[in-house]
Amino acid sequence: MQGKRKRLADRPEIILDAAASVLLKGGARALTIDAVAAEAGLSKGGVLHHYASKDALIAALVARELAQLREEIAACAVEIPPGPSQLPKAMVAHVRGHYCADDESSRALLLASLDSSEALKDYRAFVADQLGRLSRIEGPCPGEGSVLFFAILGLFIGRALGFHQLGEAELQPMLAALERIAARADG
Amino acid sequence: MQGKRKRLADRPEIILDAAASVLLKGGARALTIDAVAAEAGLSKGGVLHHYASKDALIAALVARELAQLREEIAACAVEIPPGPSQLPKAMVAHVRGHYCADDESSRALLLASLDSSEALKDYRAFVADQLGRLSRIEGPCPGEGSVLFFAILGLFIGRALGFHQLGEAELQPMLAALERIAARADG
DNA sequence: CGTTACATACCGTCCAGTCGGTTTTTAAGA
DNA sequence: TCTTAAAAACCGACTGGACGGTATGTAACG
Repeated sequence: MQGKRKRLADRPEIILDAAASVLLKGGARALTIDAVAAEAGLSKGGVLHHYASKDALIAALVARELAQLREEIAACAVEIPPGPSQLPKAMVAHVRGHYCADDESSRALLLASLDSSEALKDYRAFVADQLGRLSRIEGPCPGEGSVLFFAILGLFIGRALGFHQLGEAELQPMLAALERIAARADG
Repeated sequence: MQGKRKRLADRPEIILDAAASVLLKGGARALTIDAVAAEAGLSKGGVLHHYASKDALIAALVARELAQLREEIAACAVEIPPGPSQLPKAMVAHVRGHYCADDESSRALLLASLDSSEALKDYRAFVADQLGRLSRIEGPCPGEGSVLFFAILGLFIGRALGFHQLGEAELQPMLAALERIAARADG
């Protein structure tokens, strides 16, 4: 007895999905409350009933996508033995598993954060944290942790901004190279 | 006899400088024609007299910054012996020489292109070209050309978006690692 | 009957682009 | 050198649309 038909899914989630969809279709400029409302199948007032402002909507979207990203990376990490190379290997594994598949999430995450200084803070904190962990690695090849991090950052951000779009064939050699780098972290 | 005193500099260049300045101070959202006009010391009508639309202004700014970037990289390349490693080495040298100094240009370039689909095309073409050259390198370590490219892309774009800000001390080991990668291109 | 979940109409602001007019520069003629 | 007319550069008020947010109404549910 999950209700009549309004309980099919909670609106807040539907609205976030709609916002992500609008972002993916039209970029950051297209993200208006009206557009989100239309995509979600309700009115502007309806959207603003759940999210008090556009900024709040963006912040919620960024928070959701960021949480998902953290979970994905953590899930990759548990399959790798602990050690200095665990995090870099997990990040490469995450790219391998999600770059071609989850096009949407990562793009929406970045595009959303571009329009809200508040949401950007969360994203920035996440990026700084990851960079800090990787750059601290002091294996036989110092600096390669940072190289790995920025290569992945460039891969995702560049695509999100429409600079490039790698296919499997072009991605494969690069991932292999990143894996060699990650393996070196153990010394 | 280089003219009276209005020929000190042509307005179009002054306007582009003003636009870049506005972008660096307030981000993409602050880039309005009025703001550019105020920064350049003239009125909105004056700006629109030289650039027919905001999009044209952005396109001109991106074109200028992109041309400068190409020149800088080319200048780095002439000091390096020809061969497979010439371009990767030149790009790393460019980062070494300009990352800390030319903060402004690269940031303005990116921020500007985000607000104009037309200007984004030029930027995209440049990125695709560079990536194509580097990924084609088939040394003993395939894929490392792409790694180098994306690491530099992430370094610049990430900073332009405010995700990080590396100092000399953090940059140095990474550059050394990139140089090792570049050297490997010769086989 | 109160609360939640919307819809509709509306307001204020911001901003790109227009337009008619004014000033400055340039160039040519006397 | 002075005059003058055309051209280029520039100003500032205005317009129209887009968009964030508010206010008010209303239908369903418990």
